Amino acid sequence: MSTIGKLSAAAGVKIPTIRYYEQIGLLPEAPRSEGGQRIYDHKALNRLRFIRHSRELGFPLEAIRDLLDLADQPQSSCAAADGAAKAQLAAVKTRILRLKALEAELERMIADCAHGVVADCRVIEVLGDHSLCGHEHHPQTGTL
Amino acid sequence: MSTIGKLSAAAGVKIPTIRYYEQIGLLPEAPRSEGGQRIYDHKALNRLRFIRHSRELGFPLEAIRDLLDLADQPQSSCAAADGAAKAQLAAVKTRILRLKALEAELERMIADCAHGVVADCRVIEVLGDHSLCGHEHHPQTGTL
DNA sequence: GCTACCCCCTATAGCGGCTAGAGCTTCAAG
DNA sequence: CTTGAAGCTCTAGCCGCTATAGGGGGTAGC
Repeated sequence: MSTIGKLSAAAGVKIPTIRYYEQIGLLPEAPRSEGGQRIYDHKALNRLRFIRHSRELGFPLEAIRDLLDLADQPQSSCAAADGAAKAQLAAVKTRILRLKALEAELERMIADCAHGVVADCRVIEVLGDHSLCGHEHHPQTGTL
Repeated sequence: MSTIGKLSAAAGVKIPTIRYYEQIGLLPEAPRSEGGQRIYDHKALNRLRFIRHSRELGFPLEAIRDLLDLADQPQSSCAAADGAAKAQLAAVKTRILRLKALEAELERMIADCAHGVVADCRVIEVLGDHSLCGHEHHPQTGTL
């Protein structure tokens, strides 16, 4: 029984984002008032909160789509939801490890900075020569 | 004295990415052979390696542009490079903290999973109700 | 010389996940 | 009945690439 603005405030999701979710089919098409404005009920709010919380946990929208499908079928096994959560956990752990390596290297670079001119700058030097950094990097892949 | 393919292999950066970097002005326009193919020298390789390493450390392209400008002026102070590295380090630390919170919550969700049907699934339940998760989230902002 | 083949070229469109803006209509309060 | 906030659609843009289509260049063997 509420407009998109109220829904936005209640769920903590911006208005254009809500319309975007509808556009890509993550939210069902909302019923409209006579004048064409979207009308939402409590179910829509729950669904949007589910999406928001999942996004905050780093799930990609496609994974959320699958989770929503699962949630819509309460009789099915929760193994798939469990699996999605485990996959997400593994992804998060990987990103933490990668970021910690970056953190260590950045700290080393900064600690070695002589605070002189660029010609002697350890930061610039290390960035230009991978062999100085002392460990392997892997190409960027993920988000978050 | 090498083609884009060799440069790509030597620097570990894909060919379309190299052309993209040239397009956005991160690499200078490469001289061309008679037939119009790009020709690269050792300086180009160094510059590309610098970019790659910086990207691996999570610097956005705009920050890399600034770092390259600095590296091109070896007489200037390295304070700016130091500052960029510190900003990047702070960003990395923030992301690590956020990801650790996510990790903890995902682990709790998964541990609580009853392995039954979706109707009783803790994973789905927690995703749908933020109040069950026991801490604050913040909206997604960063990459990596 | 000629062919076969791989490499290179440009240009355009698409990815995820939104966000911003223009220019209009609808709704609720006073 | 008027005003102004809040809604609507549509299009384009963000980052950092990646993919595809449809062509031309360069070289090694015959």
